[in-house]
Amino acid sequence: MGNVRVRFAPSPTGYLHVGGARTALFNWLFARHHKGAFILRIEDTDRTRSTEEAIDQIKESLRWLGLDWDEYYRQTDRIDRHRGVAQFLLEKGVAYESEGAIWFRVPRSGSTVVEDLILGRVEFSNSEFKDFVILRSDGTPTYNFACVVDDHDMGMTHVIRGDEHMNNTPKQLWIYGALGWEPPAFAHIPLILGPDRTKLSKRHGAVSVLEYRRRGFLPEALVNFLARLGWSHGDQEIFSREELIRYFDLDGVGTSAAVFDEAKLLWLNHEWLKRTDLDKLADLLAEYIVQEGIATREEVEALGRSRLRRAAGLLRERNKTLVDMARAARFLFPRPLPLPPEAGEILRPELAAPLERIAAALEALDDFSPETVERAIREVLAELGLPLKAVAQAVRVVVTGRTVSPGLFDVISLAGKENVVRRLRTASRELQDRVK
RNA sequence: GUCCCCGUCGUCUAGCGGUCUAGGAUCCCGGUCUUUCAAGCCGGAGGCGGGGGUUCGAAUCCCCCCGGGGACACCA
Repeated sequence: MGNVRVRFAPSPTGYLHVGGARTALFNWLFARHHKGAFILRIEDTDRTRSTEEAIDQIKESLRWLGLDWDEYYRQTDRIDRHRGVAQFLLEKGVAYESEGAIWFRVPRSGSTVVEDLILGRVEFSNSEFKDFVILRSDGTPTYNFACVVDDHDMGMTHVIRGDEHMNNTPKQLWIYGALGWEPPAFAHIPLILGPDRTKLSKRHGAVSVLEYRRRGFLPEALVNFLARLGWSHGDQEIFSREELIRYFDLDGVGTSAAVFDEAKLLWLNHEWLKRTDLDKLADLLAEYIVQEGIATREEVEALGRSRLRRAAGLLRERNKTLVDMARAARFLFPRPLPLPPEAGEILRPELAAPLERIAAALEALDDFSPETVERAIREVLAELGLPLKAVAQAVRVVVTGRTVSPGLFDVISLAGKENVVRRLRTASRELQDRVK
């Protein structure tokens, strides 16, 4: 298919939500797959509801998702053209003026057939439609009209959009017909539903693309997830951007609406965390540590590149989002750790001495690698005649402030000698005091 | 209400007349490993909405019903 040209045409009345993002993604993938052009067109003809902030947010969302556009337009910049075409329709007699607005005259009888690339042949009875406004009394064009003029002028070959636009298609077809223009091919993709099976919207909770970024999702994961909502390629679940471009086409798009299941998104995010380049992940982790208020940027920098990298590598094994990773990274910083409620049970008074012995042994180490740490601790334990199990959870909770963490020796090594020894001594002292 | 679309495990889906006692993924439940929790591995539960046809044969084709969703603006 040569010279494919498609567009994403959001109205800037709010943030970009995941449904819109999926439409943008399908268009983008289609364009990239066919080596065509992906156009971003802001449909801001409703001046009372459109905002600059929304436009910025939409662009930022698309950029974050990696959906780059080849051309950019603003519908309001083309208003003279819209008026001119409306005037032409008026003169031609297919449109008429009433109460200041220009209306399109709908055929009173017959039917209109849409040959949809996904849905197949869909027939509408013309009598179902009423005349509709193409130019408002304030002189601005309405959606169905501006859309047609722009899609034609911009040379769109395919219109890939949400199912909810299906019954706008006959109206647009009539306008193409009245103007003697060749309409593009239409492809209506199924909707994304919330858990209650109604069209996904803000009342379903987090639906803004940028909200997913804030919550610590990777764009790779969201793109992968969105692509699989309504599209498939055999049994494959995990797709890189390159694979999506290679495999995506309209024949893989399904016909039934899909429920947005966050549990699966979380799984995919975890998968992508595990696949992300460690240096890149370390940078991201640093950002989220600051975002979550775990530590300041200066404190993160003081940590050093290699520790941050190591932390990212360990933390991604058992956390599904960057936010969770950041929160689990608190123990890296030389701040007092709030202990979990279970700590009271884990830190038994008789552990005071072993904790002090371990602290002393660790303090004496020059090398603080996980291997050295392990050797030192096992040595102490052997002298004490205690199994590792007897102290593991206590040490873990004291060093990390959590009952769940990466491997004990890894975590000790990563926390650094100073932090570890101080925390063990403090805990040991408190346990002793409790006995008295 | 009218028009349009849709209907395979809870969810995302494979399936495009026989290879389906319906496959994968997620979620859930066991087991294994173990310093915790994950991950990994092993195992389990869970579905073709219903009824008629067509056919030697239907999850796959047709019809009806039921169910769900979407659209019915001088919003997009």
